[in-house]
Amino acid sequence: MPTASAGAAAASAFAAHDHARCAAETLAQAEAVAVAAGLRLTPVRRRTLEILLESHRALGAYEVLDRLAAEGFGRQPPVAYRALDFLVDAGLAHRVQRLNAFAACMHPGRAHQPVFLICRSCNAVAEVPAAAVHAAVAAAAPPGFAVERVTAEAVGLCASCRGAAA
Amino acid sequence: MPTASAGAAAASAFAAHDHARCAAETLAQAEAVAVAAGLRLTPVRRRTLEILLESHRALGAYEVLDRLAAEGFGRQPPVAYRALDFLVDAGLAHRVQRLNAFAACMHPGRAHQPVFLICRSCNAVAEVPAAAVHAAVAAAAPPGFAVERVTAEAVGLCASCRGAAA
DNA sequence: GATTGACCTGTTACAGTATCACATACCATA
DNA sequence: TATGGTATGTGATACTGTAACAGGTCAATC
Repeated sequence: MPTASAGAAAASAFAAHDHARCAAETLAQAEAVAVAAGLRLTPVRRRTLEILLESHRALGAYEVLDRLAAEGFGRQPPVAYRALDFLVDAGLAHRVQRLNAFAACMHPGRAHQPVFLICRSCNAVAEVPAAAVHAAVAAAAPPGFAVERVTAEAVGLCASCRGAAA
Repeated sequence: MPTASAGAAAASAFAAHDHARCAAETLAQAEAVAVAAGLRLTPVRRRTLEILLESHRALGAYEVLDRLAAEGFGRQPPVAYRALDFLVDAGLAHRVQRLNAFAACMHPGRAHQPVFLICRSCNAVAEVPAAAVHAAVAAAAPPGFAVERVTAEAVGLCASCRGAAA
């Protein structure tokens, strides 16, 4: 039941969890995916992914670039953009359109175009499975339109921020 | 039956139609909405909406700004952004995240958070009703997450561009 | 008529996001 | 070692968006 497990993983972005382990496991999965696909997870790319994995937030390209530059990698915008684009193309990260920012993919390897849930208070971003959403979009499109990719992002308040506000 | 009529209107963005009339009617509706809401459709704002209504494409803020400047309005970015933000807030235009661009709302006055269909060939943008999509997103979110706004955008090929490619 | 206050328009300056173009370095393999 | 593909570094530049402030317009009120 992929939906249930993905849902659990998604929920964890908004729940207390052992994040060090969460990040390490996801990184290990990403490495396996890269090897299997014959892609090279070079130092810049790997470090970029690690930076994204440090939190469940989406980071701007220049936020990533600052981190990379501080660690001795290049300090020009293309350094960050190339690494981020690679990760996105490889399915190891996602771009969050609404924030013009990037987040690590929390279950790499599985083909998926997730829906993103963005908490407007703590800025955490979670992925949830989106098959039903895509089906709804396809159903809403006029007959001749061929839907190829769907971007769906929701802004709201996560459980803990709601609790804090109340 | 709002769904059916909205669907027909959406389909028209990808279909041959009397666009002058389409734009004029939408502008008239927008004016009525603005009056009803006590909002002022000033010259800059009105002209901005007209520019968006000239096509079913989404225009970048600077594209709009160039047009405004050429017609004697201010030539600084805030001029365009303020007009566009006003139109979006008033429900007379929408922002298309994926393109960092703006499109006129084709059925102003009705509360709606539409799904956008973007043709990657001709760049036309259509709105389609999205109630089912929002429901699917809400259903996919973990229990504690309160969804407030949903952005859904689909990229694909419209019927006529598919025909042209074949 | 003068004053007030809300709103609108305009400007400067700048912050953040993204790409182009080119040079160089690395690495696998023949 | 020669070669070709891939990755990285660098500078420049384009595109997108916002903050802060000055002045103008207009209606309501004094």
